[in-house]
Amino acid sequence: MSADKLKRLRAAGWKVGSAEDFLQLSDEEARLVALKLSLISAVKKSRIKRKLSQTDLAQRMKSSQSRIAKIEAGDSSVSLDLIVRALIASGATTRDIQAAFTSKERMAA
Amino acid sequence: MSADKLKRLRAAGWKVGSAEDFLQLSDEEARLVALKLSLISAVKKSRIKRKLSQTDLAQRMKSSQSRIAKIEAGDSSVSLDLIVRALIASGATTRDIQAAFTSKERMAA
DNA sequence: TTTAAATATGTCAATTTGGACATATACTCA
DNA sequence: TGAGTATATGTCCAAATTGACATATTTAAA
Repeated sequence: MSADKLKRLRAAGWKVGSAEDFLQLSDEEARLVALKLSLISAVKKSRIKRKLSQTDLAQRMKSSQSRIAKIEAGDSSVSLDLIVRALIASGATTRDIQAAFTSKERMAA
Repeated sequence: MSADKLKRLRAAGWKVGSAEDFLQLSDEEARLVALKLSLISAVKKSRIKRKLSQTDLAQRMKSSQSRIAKIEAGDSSVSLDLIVRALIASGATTRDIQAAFTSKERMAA
């Protein structure tokens, strides 16, 4: 099916997408979610390791305690950017990031 | 980081008024920017390697060609989430992503 | 227990981000 | 050269994200 036709169908209100598209997207989405989860757990681990309260970390990165709580709770309103900012601000090294990513991704996959 | 790269960052809308200002950015911010740049270069590399046009990649991840162009141009309106989605959709392996997460700035665009 | 600190949850206005689109520029190749 | 394809840039508006705040719940120590 051509991109043009797809565009016209979508304009007409159809939810066009093949099963392949769906499966492909969910796999990619799953990989992104897995990555987020592993980084999230790294944030908490790093924060605790440095004996920082959520409020401490929030101040370091100019955010708020409730945001940090949401990061660690895996709230859907939290972006990957914020997670990585928190990870960096918590004192995690580049190696820490890689380590967390590697081990968790292996388990998720 | 080279003056040339700073120039490109500024042209792309990053908040880096001068080289001095940039050097005074917190270490956290600098690390996040470096990480994004690294992932961005991985996206383009992966896309080219698989012989995908920007339009192809856009369709795979249900985005638009202009978004892909902005990702690769390091536009400031592009989030880390989108960069990673593009990286995954481009067919990058877990190892590719891990490498990009870790490497500092080996491969420039 | 009581109290205080830490963490969790819900809401919301302001800001950021993203897809779509138009259009401009660049790159091939005949 | 010109046509076709790929990439870049600017804009718009809707959707997603965020800090801040109030408040609830949990945890820790006395």
